[in-house]
Amino acid sequence: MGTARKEKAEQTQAALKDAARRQFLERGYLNTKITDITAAAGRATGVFYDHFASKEALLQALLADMYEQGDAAIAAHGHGAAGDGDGNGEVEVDGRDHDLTDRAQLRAHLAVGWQTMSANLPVVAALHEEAVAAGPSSGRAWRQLTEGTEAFRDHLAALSARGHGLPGAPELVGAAMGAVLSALAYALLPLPGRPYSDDEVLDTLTDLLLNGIAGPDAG
Amino acid sequence: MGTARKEKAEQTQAALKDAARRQFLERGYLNTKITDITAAAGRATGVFYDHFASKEALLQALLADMYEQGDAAIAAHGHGAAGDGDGNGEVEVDGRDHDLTDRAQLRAHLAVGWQTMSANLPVVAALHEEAVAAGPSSGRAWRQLTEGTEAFRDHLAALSARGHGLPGAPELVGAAMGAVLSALAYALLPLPGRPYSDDEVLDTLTDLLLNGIAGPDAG
DNA sequence: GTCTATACGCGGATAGAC
DNA sequence: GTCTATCCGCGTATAGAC
Repeated sequence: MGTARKEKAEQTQAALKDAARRQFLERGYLNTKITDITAAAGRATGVFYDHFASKEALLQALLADMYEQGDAAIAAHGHGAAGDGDGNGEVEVDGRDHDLTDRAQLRAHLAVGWQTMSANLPVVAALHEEAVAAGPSSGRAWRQLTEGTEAFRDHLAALSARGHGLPGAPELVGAAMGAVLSALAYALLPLPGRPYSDDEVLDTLTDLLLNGIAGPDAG
Repeated sequence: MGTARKEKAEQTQAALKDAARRQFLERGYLNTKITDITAAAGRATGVFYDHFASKEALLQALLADMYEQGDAAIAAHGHGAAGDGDGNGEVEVDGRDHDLTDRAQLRAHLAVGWQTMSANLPVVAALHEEAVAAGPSSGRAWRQLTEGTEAFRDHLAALSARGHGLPGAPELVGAAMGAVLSALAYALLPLPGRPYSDDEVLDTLTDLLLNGIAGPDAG
């Protein structure tokens, strides 16, 4: 049991992180001032800098926390990291692993991404705001899209290698899939009275991405 | 011909708007300071306020310009406004108007949206930044998504009314379609060395949204 | 109509007491 | 370790000369 000083410091740091998450969600990351965080944590302004060098550094710390608990949750299971657009838990249904043309597996993949974002909405949303604030020409939007969808891309590439025709380049299709997922998450999850349930969204996305608007009997 | 004073004022205003568009694209809307705009326009700082009340007001003016030239371009043609996610020109191919299950028509709809965004990237991107800066809980992301995809939603609803099965609620599916379109536009269009051509992106999106990753012979 | 000069407020960041 | 008090830089917005 670490005594007094260190313990209290960790307590304060946790309070700051917690307050930050709340503020990021309510006011938005960009609009949140250092003083908003310290005030919400019930501490004085100056304390912030005893724990974090800047608001960006704090966000990185929150991101690290998210990975840590994400990795812990995955641990013994499948592959992949708990990234933005994907990050998978256990997803094996029948013979072929990670076959995205199998409805159950596709849905499972989407669900993991959705749940990750749902559980870490303040951090995910903050990262999104940060990327947008970097401006269009920074290229961060595209980078974020491609980095967050490695799993999709890999599975699609495998599919393609197996001879399955895709709508386009695996990277591009994967980015498109990640884009819908994260755009809808960012738009819907924070809403007060949610118009669509998680299941409804996931079912819709699964069917749309699997068979398109034409539906299963297109050929 | 308006004499001297008025003419010069319009010239200055145009210079400010033009400089703003350039700056918004390069630095991003949020990062652009009033002084960046006036400097890029080769004018003094103070002039800005003789023409616009604020940066937000300027953006609204740019948006109005966009609509104006958009409406002019459409004019005698089809329906719809030149909004974010859609806004259509002429799209009739065979019997059924606006049948999104027809590949050519779907592609045409997507193309109009893509081209609108391409042609007005600084404004569209700025609006996006503004919406994101409003924070997650503002609900602006969802509003923007639904408002920008009225055309999609209506066409999907019509399809549904005709007895065609959809992946989900027309509003939700339409939002998803608009989301991919604008997310990819925002991510790809500003890139210096574009990895994918317009046609490549449009073909991929068309096939993905029409038949999904399973492809046409799914049944 | 446009310029230069300046005042104002806000938020980030630090110093030093407790 | 945490607090109070304060400084400083930046960007907005205005006032008044030209």
